[in-house]
Amino acid sequence: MMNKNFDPTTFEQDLYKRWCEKGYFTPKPDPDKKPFTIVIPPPNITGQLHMGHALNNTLQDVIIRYKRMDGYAALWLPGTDHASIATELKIVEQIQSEGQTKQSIGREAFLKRAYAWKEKFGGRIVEQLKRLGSSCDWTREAFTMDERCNKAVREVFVNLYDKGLIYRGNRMTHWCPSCGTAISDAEIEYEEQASALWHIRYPYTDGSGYMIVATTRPETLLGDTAVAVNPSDEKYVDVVGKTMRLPLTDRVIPVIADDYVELGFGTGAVKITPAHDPNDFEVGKRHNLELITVIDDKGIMNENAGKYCGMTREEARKAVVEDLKALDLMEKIEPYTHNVGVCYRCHTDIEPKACEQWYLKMDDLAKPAIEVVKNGETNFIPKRFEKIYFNWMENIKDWCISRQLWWGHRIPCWYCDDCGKMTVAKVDPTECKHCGSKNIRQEEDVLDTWFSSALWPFSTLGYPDKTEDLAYFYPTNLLVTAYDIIFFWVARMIFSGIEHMGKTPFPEVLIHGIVRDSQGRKMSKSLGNGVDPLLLIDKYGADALRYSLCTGVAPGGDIRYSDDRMEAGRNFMNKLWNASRFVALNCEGKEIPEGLGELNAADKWILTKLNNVVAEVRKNLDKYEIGLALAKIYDFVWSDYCDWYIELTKPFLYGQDEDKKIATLRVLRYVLKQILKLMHPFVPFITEKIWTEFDFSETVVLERYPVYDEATVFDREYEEFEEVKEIIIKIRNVRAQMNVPPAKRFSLYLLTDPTALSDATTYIEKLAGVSKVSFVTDKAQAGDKVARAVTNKAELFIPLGELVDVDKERARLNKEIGKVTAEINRGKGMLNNAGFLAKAPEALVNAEKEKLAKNEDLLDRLNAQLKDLD
RNA sequence: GGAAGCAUAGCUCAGCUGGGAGAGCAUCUGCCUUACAAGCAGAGGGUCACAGGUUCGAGCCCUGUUGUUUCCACCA
Repeated sequence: MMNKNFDPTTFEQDLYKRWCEKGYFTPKPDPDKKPFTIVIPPPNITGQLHMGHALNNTLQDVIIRYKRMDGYAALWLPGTDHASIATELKIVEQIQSEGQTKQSIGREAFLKRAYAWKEKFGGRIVEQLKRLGSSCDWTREAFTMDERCNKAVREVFVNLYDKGLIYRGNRMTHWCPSCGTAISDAEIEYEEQASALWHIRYPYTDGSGYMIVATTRPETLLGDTAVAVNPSDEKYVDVVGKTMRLPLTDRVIPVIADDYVELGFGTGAVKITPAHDPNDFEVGKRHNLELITVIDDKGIMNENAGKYCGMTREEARKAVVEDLKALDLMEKIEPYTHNVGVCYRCHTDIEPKACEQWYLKMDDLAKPAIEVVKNGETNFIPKRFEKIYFNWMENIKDWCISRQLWWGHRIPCWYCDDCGKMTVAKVDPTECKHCGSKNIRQEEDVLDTWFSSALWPFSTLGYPDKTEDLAYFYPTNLLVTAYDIIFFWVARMIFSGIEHMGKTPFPEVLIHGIVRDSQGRKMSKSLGNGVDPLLLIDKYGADALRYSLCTGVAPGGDIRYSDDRMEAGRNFMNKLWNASRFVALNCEGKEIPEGLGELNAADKWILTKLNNVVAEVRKNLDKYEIGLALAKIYDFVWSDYCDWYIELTKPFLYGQDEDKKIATLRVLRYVLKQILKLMHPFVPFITEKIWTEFDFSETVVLERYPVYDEATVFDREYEEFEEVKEIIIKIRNVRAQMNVPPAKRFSLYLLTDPTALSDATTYIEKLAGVSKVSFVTDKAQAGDKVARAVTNKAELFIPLGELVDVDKERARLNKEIGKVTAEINRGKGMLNNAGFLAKAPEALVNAEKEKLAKNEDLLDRLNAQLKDLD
């Protein structure tokens, strides 16, 4: 027997364990079934489940559970990402707390610790995904640095290298002084910072005064090797070619002319620091300027910075400014706000740096990746994200894939100390392939984390081996992700899939938004406004959390967290729990045959409604309109099944007729069963719990998702019953308005055709508190002192004696008359419009005509009743 | 500088291919009715940002305006 109180904490975890033990989530390649595959966006091993994960995984789970129930070999392939930078930082921190450094313990010991860390903490997020109910196939769980993925990375790297798509190059890269590594274009974020524009005087060597140069980075002055002006700038036409003394140093630098300098901005003169600015680097190349590095890899001024050596960038800036002021070389300081590039991991200011890095050539990879989206082989949902994708792909630059870190895939390249050439190989070489020397050493750098994630849709399925899984499950069917990693991940998976598998990795990409706090702000650690989904699961249950994340969510849209949503979810679960308990209590001790028996009016009504909901929910789910689907289910379960149908069954359940009782229970139970199946993808725990309480079958997880069933659609009875509902609502309305005490029962006279309302009297008596329903053929039979109401097919008279308030009656009737009149006017307006009659679809015109006739009839009767009051 | 989204009830948001404005929460009234007070019944509340246009018909399509959020680029 079901517990009286709904308490999700008592059963969720046990159910999940059982699902896994039974292998429900582990599909086999099956030629008789169609595959449906989703690969999880692998969370970082350093990660803890946050609301973003919860949303992302809930959506995936809804879809994969639906597909599984719909007969697909549904595979949701889970795994984790080694998260190169994030993990390395954690390990470094740990080592430092023990008074050691990365270098002091060495690479091997470091990696040992990193693996140990992964073993210890990497499973945390996996356990958290399980708490959420994610129906992943854990037997196939992958890790971006497991044997399979390593092999794939190696294969791909070497293939790309052999094709000439991977190369080593010396150029400007983005350097994060805090992380101590190069990062890619995608890993930079821009932050608006309030700073200043310093106007500095650079004296000419010939003593003819000075030139004013504006900069946002005075500390890089120490690395200046020229000052540039626009060649057509009349202001400076005479000074090009002159030299100047670089302040604070002994160096002499030239004034050069270059188109890069924009006319009219600042002073028209730009200091050129080729070693510390990407644009200056290009200018320097054009003019053969020397590269003078003054800031080292840690962001500290080096020996080239003279007396500033040893200072941080920030300290040097202050000192340089003070010294310039002291020398009277500071013309002015303007407040200036501008965007500064920062590291997306640690938010440290990026230091542009010229150095050797590995790059992936993007031109040839981007083209087909653009093509598959253009021609519809891969579709973004919603479509507008394709524009963002194109914009990025069309302007893409070569991808810097090397990182100066230890935790990651070490680049499979060996340098020969004898001939100086490189050997790149799938199997670790023992000698240089060019000269045969044994004097080789492996590249120190590792690959960008995203290099391995880019291979995720096929590396996890066995690539490069030709496995059964790879043949059956690739390409995958759907990718579900937030819009913030379209560039990092989705784009790179697409070109990788095409390049290495010859096929786009997925035909559909479902993009969702991010979870914001109740005020609409992004949840972040620094704001401290994050909500811990695990605490919510403890408090409200995983199903309530899932409900709150699915409800009202449109593709691509953000959602805002609020406790109200959680409560709404919890309340809905409670409602389902109690409705099920109602059915269970009434079924107790009775033999109830499977399927349906004889059906009465209410039964036919709820079954018809159920079918309509089933059809619509399927339609929505097929389009991944999860929020819409859930809203329809919610409405059906709460309003139709609980508020109406359960109430309608009570007269029979509490009556004396055993046959009717059993027939009713069969419908109650049948519809409940369909509801559990319908809801299961959204709220798997509670539905499975109830399912097994009823012992419907071993599990609801593998049940067939409900289908529209013509045999249980009864359109005529449905319409009839809607009329009965209307009568009941009208009576309740009268009751409330006349302040009739709830316990007070009264008789009702109905002027209508009784044959059109089967079983109506029973329902009306029970649901509207009516003692006796009498059908009359003339309103005079109802007597005086009656409250009255009108429906489409009936007129209602309720003898309430002294309770009848004629003024209120009149007001209510007038209000209805107002509404109906407005409707009539609207209908007439349309039907008197020649354009409408000529151009609107015929069905619509006829429907409007019917409505008008109905409303005019209604109006007549309302007016007649109003007249009776006088 | 370029692009996109959003603007609907007091609040948070739905509204699918144009055809009678919806939900949840909040508010008001009455109810512990033997599944559920995490509930039941009833009620109030909207010029669908503004201005034009297309159409027989616009919350929905087009143009512009305002406000707002986000993405991309980044010139010292």
